[in-house]
Amino acid sequence: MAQGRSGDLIWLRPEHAAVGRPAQRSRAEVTAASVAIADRDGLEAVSMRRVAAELGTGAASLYRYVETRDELLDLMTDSVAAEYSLAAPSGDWLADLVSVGEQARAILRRHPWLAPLVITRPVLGPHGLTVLEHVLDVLAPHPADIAAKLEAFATLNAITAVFALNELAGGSAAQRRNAAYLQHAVTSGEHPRLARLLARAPATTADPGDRYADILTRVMTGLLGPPSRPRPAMG
Amino acid sequence: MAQGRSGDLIWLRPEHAAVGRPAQRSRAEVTAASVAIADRDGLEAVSMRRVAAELGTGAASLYRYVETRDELLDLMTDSVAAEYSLAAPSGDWLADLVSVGEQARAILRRHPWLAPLVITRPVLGPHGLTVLEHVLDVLAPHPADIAAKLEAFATLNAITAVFALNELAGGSAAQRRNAAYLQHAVTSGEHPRLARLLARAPATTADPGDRYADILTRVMTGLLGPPSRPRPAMG
DNA sequence: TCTATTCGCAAACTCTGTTCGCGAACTATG
DNA sequence: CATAGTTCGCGAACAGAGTTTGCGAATAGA
Repeated sequence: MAQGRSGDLIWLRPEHAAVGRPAQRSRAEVTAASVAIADRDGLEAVSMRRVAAELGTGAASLYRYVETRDELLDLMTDSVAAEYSLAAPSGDWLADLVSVGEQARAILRRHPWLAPLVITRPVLGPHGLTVLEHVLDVLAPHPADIAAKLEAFATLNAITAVFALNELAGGSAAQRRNAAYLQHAVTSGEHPRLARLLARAPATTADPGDRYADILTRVMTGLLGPPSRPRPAMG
Repeated sequence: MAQGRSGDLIWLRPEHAAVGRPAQRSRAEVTAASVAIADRDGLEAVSMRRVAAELGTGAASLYRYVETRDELLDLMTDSVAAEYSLAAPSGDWLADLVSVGEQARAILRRHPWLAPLVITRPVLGPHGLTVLEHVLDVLAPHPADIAAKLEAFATLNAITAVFALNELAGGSAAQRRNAAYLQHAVTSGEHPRLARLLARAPATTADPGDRYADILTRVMTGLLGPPSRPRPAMG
């Protein structure tokens, strides 16, 4: 009963006991196997039995490394946050923030299961902490108070995740259903106003890659003010 | 086998067959029961058996009204979109957009299960279509092209949902864990830089209610330009 | 009344996360 | 080297999930 937990935080909990039979696998190994399965077959394929099979063990064995499946998902989320490559602040905080955003977008594209996870269950692990530290470092010279900076970071993450979600859902069954219903509404003649509002459909859709940086730049500027002439926090 | 589907869209699929034994319940009734359960006990409590029990029927009966559980979730999502009260555009599109956002936030607070749903599986049903039409109506005088307006609407929804998610998760176990880990990182002395960046913690945290309108206003302004002097879509 | 069709739903199937219990394996001690 | 103490691996089992099947019951139209 006296399992070695430190306040129920897996990040502080010792991986293996110092005595007794040593474990055959590491927490990182279990995490990597889970990420591999999720990358290949999606998040719902990450079942305890499947992860165990990937490792060549029994399902119940995983509970020696993790208290619950949700905890395993937390490990997965934080592990891919190690894929950031964070350079020293350049002095242009807006450009540095956009760089963070674009790296986040790249990671989210690399791991299609990530976006729903980071939105619905935000996790702060060791690697996530490194990113947070970097962002605060980048914003250090900015006069806004800490709360505003944290809000800006949260907004950056939210916009990026939703943007990636829409990109990844491109052509999915759900998205095609929505488009089909919109098409029906416009075509059927029951929504003449909507049809008029959507009349001049753009012939050329802009490249999503460029749209993202533009949107993020505008939003961050709106939140923190133009980079050259920062505004005070209170009006 | 010849079930009356119209392109797999539940919004166009006839609720009941014209012949044969009539159904005892309506699709709206099933949806309302599901929403009631979710409001009371959360989304994971919305199981087919539980919804059936709430209606006093058997679990398998629900499949006469819905093809799958996900479809039931779509019905739930669209049904609460009926709670908007959309007035005619006032002429101030920014104010009208903020009004839509605050109503969305109110709905999200009223139904704590909604936020994860609308983010991870965006659904366009009849009521959602009404909201979309309203937003396009509000933005009709704005010179931006349609794609930019749709992006602005998507961003509005994303920010609002994430904001509501954070509000609703206030004091949750997961959030307390994150705070505890951050506390540990700052206290333990292993992250002196992070500790310094977080040094001057604000003594007074602003009211989230006011923060939301402020953030949304800034973001929408950043995306669509200041309301009095709109900017062209391309630079 | 008879036929065609749909509805309601108990039962079963597969899959899920999780717990229990015990033999096996290892460390530390005497 | 033996023995005690502890942990690990994991087969088996449990509760609950979504969904399918099959059939008796109910209704509309002829």
